Amino acid sequence: MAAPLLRRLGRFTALALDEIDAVRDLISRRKRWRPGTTLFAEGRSAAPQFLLSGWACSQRVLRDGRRQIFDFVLPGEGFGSGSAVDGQARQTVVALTSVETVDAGAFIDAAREASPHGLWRAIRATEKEEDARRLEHMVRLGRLMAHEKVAHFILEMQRRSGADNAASFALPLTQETISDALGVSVVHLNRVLRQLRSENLVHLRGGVAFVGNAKGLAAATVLPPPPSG
Amino acid sequence: MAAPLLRRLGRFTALALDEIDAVRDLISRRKRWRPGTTLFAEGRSAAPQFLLSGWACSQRVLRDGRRQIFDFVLPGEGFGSGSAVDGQARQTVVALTSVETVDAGAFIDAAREASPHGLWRAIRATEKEEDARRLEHMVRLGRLMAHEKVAHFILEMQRRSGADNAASFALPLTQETISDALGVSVVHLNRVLRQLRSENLVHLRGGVAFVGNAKGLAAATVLPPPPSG
DNA sequence: CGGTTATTTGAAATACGTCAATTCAAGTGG
DNA sequence: CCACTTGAATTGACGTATTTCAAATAACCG
Repeated sequence: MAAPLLRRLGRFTALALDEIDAVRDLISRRKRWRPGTTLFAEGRSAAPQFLLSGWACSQRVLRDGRRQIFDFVLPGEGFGSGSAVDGQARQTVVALTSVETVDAGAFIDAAREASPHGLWRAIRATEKEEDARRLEHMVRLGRLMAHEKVAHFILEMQRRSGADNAASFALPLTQETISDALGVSVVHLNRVLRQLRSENLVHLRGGVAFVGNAKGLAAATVLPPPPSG
Repeated sequence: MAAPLLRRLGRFTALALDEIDAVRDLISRRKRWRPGTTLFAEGRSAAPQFLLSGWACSQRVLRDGRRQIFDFVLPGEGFGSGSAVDGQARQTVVALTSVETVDAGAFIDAAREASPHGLWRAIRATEKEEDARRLEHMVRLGRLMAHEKVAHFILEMQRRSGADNAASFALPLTQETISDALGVSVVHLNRVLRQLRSENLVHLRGGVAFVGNAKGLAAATVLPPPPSG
C-alpha cells in the first residue's frame, strides 16, 4: 500500500528507517473516495495530501463548461500544496478513478523540521518536478499541434508511470479527460489517436497505453529545448 | 530607482525601515543590459534576481524556432528562482527592453533568516502570485479562443501594471512577443487586435495600451472560476 | 535619408471544432 | 444468458477559427 509513495520519494534520497516507518504510519489514516469526487476545492485553504492509489487531476472549469486540466496526480504523488494566493487554492483536484488519500500536512511539517535533507529534500524535489512539468505543459498547449501534443503527452505519461520505456503502461483516462488536458476537442483527439494507431505509434485501449514505437513518438514531438546551450 | 521594487514588496507587508534600507542598498549593485540579452539561461543553475527597470520574459524556444513565452517580468518583479530540476533552470529569461537587474540571492537568504514575516513573507507572496498566474495562462492557452486570449491578457497586464482600472498603461511588447505568449500567430493576433480596436475595447500603439472599455473587455473573457463554490 | 524592423492586409490552405449518429463496451437486473 | 441501459469511442459531414504565404505599408533608428 505504501509502495507507490515510497518509490516516488525514494527516487530523490535514500530514506532512513524511521522515515519509512513514518510513511507506513500514514497509510493507516487513509481515506477512500469514489471517482468524480472533488478532493480539493479551489478557494478552500491549502491542505497538502498524498494520493496513495488511483488517479486524480487538478483542473479549472469555466463558466460555460469548458475545462482545462493542469496536471494529473498519479499514485504516490502529492497534491494540494502549490499555488495558493491568500491561502486560497487556485485549482480543484478531482478523483478520476477510485482513490485513496491521506492528509500530509503534519507529515510534511515534521519532515521539514527534522532535517533539510532526507525526506524533506525528496518532497521539495517532487514539487520542483511538478513545476517543470507545468512549463512543458504550457509549451504543449501553446505551441504544439494536436498530434504533437498527443505524442508528447504519451511519452510524459510513460515516463511518469515509472515504466520507463515499457511497451505498455496503465493510463486510466477517458479520451474526454485527455482532450481537456491537451486543449483539444474530444472528436479531434479521437481522430489523432486513430492516426497514431495506424502508424503503430500508440494504441490506447481499456485504460492501458501500448507504445508501438517510442522512437517514432519522440520524433512526432518537437522536443522543447534547442540544441544550443 | 528602488520605487518599483519597494512598491511590489510593500503590497504584502509593511516594510521595516532597515528592510527599506536593504532594498536601497541593492540598487547600487545593479547592472544594465540591452534588449535581447539573455539574462538567465535554461540549464544554468538557479540565480534569483530582481528586475529593477525594463521588461523581460521567461520563455522556451523549440528546435524549429517556435517560441512559447511563459510569463513576463515587470519592473520590480523577481525572476530566476522557480522551477528548477537538479538545480537546473527550466526556462530562459530574455530582456525585452533595456533592463537593469541585480542579484537577489544573498538578499533573499538574509530575509528568510531574519524573520518569517516581513520581507520574506512578501517575497513568498510574489512567488505564489506567479504560480497563480501560470494557471491562468494555461487556461488561456488551452481553452480560450484568440479574442478571449487577448482580452484576458490585456486585463492581466492592466492589473499587473499597477494602473488598476487606468485607461492607459505601458505595454512595451511587440505583437510578435504577445503572439508568442498567447500561442497565436502574429498575423492572427493582428487581426484580433484590429477587431477589438474597432469595438473600442483596446488600442495598442507605441508601447502603450489604451483601454476603451474595461467592462467590455471583461465580458469578452470567460472568467475562469465557475459560480458555484 | 536609407535600412531595418514592426504592423497591416489579402488570398488560399488547413487544422480543428461542432453537430449528429452510430458503434462498441461494460454493467445490471431479470 | 439475454434484453436493456449507460457511458465511452468512433465516424461523417460541415462550418469556422487559425495558420501560412506573400506583399505592401508604416514606424523606428542611426
